[in-house]
Amino acid sequence: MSVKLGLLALLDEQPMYGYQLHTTFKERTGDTWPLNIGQIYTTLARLERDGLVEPAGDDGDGHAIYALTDSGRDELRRWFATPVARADRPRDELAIKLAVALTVSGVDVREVLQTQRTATLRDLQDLTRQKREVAPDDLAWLLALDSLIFQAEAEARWLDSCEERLLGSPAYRNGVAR
Amino acid sequence: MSVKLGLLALLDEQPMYGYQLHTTFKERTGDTWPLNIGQIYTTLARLERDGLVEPAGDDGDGHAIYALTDSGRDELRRWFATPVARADRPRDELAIKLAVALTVSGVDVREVLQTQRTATLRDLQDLTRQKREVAPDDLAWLLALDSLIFQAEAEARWLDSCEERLLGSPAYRNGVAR
DNA sequence: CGACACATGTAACACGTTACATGATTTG
DNA sequence: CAAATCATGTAACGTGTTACATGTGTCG
Repeated sequence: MSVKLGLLALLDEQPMYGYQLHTTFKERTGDTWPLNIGQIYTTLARLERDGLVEPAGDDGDGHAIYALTDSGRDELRRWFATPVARADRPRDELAIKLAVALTVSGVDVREVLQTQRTATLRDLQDLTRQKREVAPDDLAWLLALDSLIFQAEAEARWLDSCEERLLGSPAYRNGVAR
Repeated sequence: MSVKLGLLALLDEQPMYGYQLHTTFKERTGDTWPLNIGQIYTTLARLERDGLVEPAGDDGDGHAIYALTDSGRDELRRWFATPVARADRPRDELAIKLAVALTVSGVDVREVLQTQRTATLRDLQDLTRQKREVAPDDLAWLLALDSLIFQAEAEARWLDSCEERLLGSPAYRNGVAR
């Protein structure tokens, strides 16, 4: 839903055409989650199908401008008024991976943990460096980076706590579960 | 990919039939991310299509047992050997929401922040309570809960940092962006 | 002229998700 | 017997994603 509603929000600010939406979305989210230009057009088509946006003529340059419908504005208002619930979020691949890694044979859980931690800490360094390099007035990007940083930190902490918890498990001490 | 690979991992432990996979997956992930039973069968069909699992006769009770193929074991090994990358993860709906909320008219960013924080803190309490109630030997569930808790804490921290950052923005002080 | 940015779109697929159909078996 | 649990599946849809086709305009 992120892409759909994100585009909706940008169109609320100002009616735009596809290419422009792509540029704007990239600016606003700091290019953290790259968005294929093709997806703009597929998403716009679906939004129009659902009556949330409508073609609003062209801007004199032949661009296919889209604008929100009333229904689209409603949807957007509802989005902003409703918190993102934990249940709404996609399954956490890492959590599932570790949960099952504990119980399958032939998997070295220590190895999995360590590989992940290395990657996570590298990400954390990278993100911190990026944050130093961002223009300090680029609010949107700063917030996006902060979000990723806090998440990576939480992940590192969680990996540590997993390690600790597992120290009590004999299979783990042997390097291989079961 | 979480469901696909999760089921693959469970089948590596032991060939099983669909219903059994459902039960086991629920146990292992602590029912945190409920999995519709139907999805087991659609996923199994796709795994078979891709040559990662194969029917392995029945267990004498007429159950449709599935087992990993060599290719499936490869896939699984690769999964465990490769860290989950930040780029692999789905877009963060909350981050996108706040990033765009800053720039659209008629949205009270304070309100959005506050609504989210309330929800996040409630989640945090809930998760903490759940954690107290879990059997202390239920490792998988404990880990899953911890993961959610760390994430919720990170989210709360991030929301605070957003608030702070925005204190510098005049539009924010007026309650409405733009 | 050739490369590159601008601009629009489509066909096809992956994965997740669920509502529904269907029937066997168990148990209060 | 009725309700619940066990068990298997399918049709259909939503969102995300990308490779590809296609064309215009601009600039070195």
